[in-house]
Amino acid sequence: MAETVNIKRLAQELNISIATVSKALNDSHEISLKTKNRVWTLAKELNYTPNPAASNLRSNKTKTVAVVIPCVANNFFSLSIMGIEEIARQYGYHVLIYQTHENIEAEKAFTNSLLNGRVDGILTSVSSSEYNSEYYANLVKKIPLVFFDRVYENLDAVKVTTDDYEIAFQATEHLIECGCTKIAYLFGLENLPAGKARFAGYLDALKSHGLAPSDELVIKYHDDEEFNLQQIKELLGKYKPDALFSSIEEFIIPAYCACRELGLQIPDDVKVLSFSNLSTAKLLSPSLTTISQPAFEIGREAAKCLFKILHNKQLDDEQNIILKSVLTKRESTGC
Amino acid sequence: MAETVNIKRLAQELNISIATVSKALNDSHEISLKTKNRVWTLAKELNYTPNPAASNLRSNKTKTVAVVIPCVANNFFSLSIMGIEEIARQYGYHVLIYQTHENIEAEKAFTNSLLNGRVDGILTSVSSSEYNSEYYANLVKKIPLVFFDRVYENLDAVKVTTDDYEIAFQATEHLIECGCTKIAYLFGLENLPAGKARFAGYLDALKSHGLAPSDELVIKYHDDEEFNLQQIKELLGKYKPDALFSSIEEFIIPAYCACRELGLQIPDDVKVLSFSNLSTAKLLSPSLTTISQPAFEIGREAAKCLFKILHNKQLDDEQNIILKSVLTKRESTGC
DNA sequence: CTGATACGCGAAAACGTTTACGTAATTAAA
DNA sequence: TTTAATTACGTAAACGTTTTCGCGTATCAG
Repeated sequence: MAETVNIKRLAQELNISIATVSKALNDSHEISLKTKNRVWTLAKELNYTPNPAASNLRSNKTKTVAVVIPCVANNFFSLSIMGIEEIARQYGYHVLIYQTHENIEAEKAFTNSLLNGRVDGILTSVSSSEYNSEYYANLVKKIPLVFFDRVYENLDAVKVTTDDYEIAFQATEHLIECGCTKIAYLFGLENLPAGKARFAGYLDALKSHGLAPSDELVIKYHDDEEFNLQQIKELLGKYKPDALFSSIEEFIIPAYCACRELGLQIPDDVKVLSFSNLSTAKLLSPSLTTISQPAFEIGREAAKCLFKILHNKQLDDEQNIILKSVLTKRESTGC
Repeated sequence: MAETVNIKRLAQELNISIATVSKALNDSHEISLKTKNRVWTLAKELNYTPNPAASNLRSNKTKTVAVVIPCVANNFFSLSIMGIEEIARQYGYHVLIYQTHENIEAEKAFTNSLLNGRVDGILTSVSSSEYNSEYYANLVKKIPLVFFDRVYENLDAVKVTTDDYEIAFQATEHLIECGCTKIAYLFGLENLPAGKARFAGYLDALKSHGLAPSDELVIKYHDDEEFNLQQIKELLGKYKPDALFSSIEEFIIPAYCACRELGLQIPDDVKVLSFSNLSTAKLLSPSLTTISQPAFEIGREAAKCLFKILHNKQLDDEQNIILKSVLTKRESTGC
């Protein structure tokens, strides 16, 4: 118990060399089954587990990956992590978590600190505050990295995303079909491809139905609850849109609150629809029409890709994996 | 760039020994300021970062902690992780995540795999499937460990919890004051101190107001959505309680759905109240009266304790830190 | 019977740090 | 002036693995 049990100890007790023990533990073909069994049983008996630091140092493999994301306390990201963790478990990998809080400097600091062999690879969903592709262009040369959801384009790296443009288009059409002609857009992730694609889908849907987009009907997300609420109230009061298309989950609460405070009925006075992974969307008052991304699957898929890369397996075909979101129509768009 | 930059490289370029470089980097008093500055500037210039594996191996410190929890995709736990991560960042620690999915065997396997020097300490919220204190009694002797929320009692370890008994008592009284006399209890975490305390608070509140508890009004959580829904529907149909006290967030959706399917109006026909960290509680239909635990602070507090232990600092006084939950009265208890 | 081949294992180096100890030069105390 | 203490640095061992290389023995084909 007090004695630390390492490979040397096993070797002594079995009267064989530490090289043989090491090889036996790694199931090397150089070792006879008889010897392997002796080693395995003693290892189990003494509860031996290899020292990760020593192993990492020698082999340059850590069996660890890092997940760098804006925030854990977010339905999308916590589901993604869950997916990542599930796959990591299957592959016997460990998972480190880093939160950037949308701060690109923190993001760089974290990823830089991971380049010295702390992890074998990185899974990341980048922060929305800035779009600095130079940094990542260099980074992807130095370490296996997979982007998910919030990605940098045109880089030599795998990206797992969703059909943002198409689903936003489809959702906008849904609002139009419900009779809306003045659809406001609550703009999030404006610096990122995902945010731009969602907005483009919205705009194109408007155009294809002969509706003119208007800057007045677009407001942008700020990291300030009160500010967002006021923005939406002003939007609703001043320009009287008949629908709110929220491109990120963070707008849901202020949107609902704004309507309540102004005495606007959802969906009669204004219809509401949002990108969201909220499990209680159907319990809201009224229940909320959502575009939900397959967060769990995104995490799984991203992790699978990373492990394929780490094991030098051929990636099936493309570097761009695109999963489908689903539009769930509920009372808030009422039709 | 191709050349890996390590301590040896720095030593060569500066024409000093690697020992001197190492000491300089660690700001040892043995090294002159002049030499330190030479080392520091070159280190920065070459973007040197120490190899963690080598450092861990030699020093037996990993600057890493593990968080072992049932599930990431849960409002309480994701907030806790956020708190933990924040403190870990301040102390320069890394955070590993492990999900047990309420499986005690997985839990043991994970924690065992952490005993070989992979981490300096563990933060855990144990699984509810079983209460096996022998295992943890041994574990806490082997590695610094802090429990949060879901704890093992009577062990020599720090525990960060909330005032489960008191807040459950208070919440039950609230229902009674709203005129309820037949309060059903949706029982979760029954094997754990937290679950037992909540239930005890409920029972004692009933008794102190002259209400008789009834087994018929208590149902237990199962890991099966449909089953829970049916259970609640049966409870509502058969025994006509005038309130549902849900001791865990997972009962909210089935409780609301059951009421809707049976045509029962909340709060007129039945009042509902739940432990929950749901951010959208106020947007539900009707808005939900909640007991919310300070999840973020719990994470912060637990992490702080662990780091104090790791730095051999005296823990202020007690091993039991108890934070206050808050009862937020909303429409679902309507009074 | 000889040479080649495979098998099973051990010796030792290597991974990049940290640290106990030694040493020379300088400074302070006696 | 001698001795002790301090300063600034170097040597080398150690942490626990993995892996290359080599060696002896057994097996087998010719």
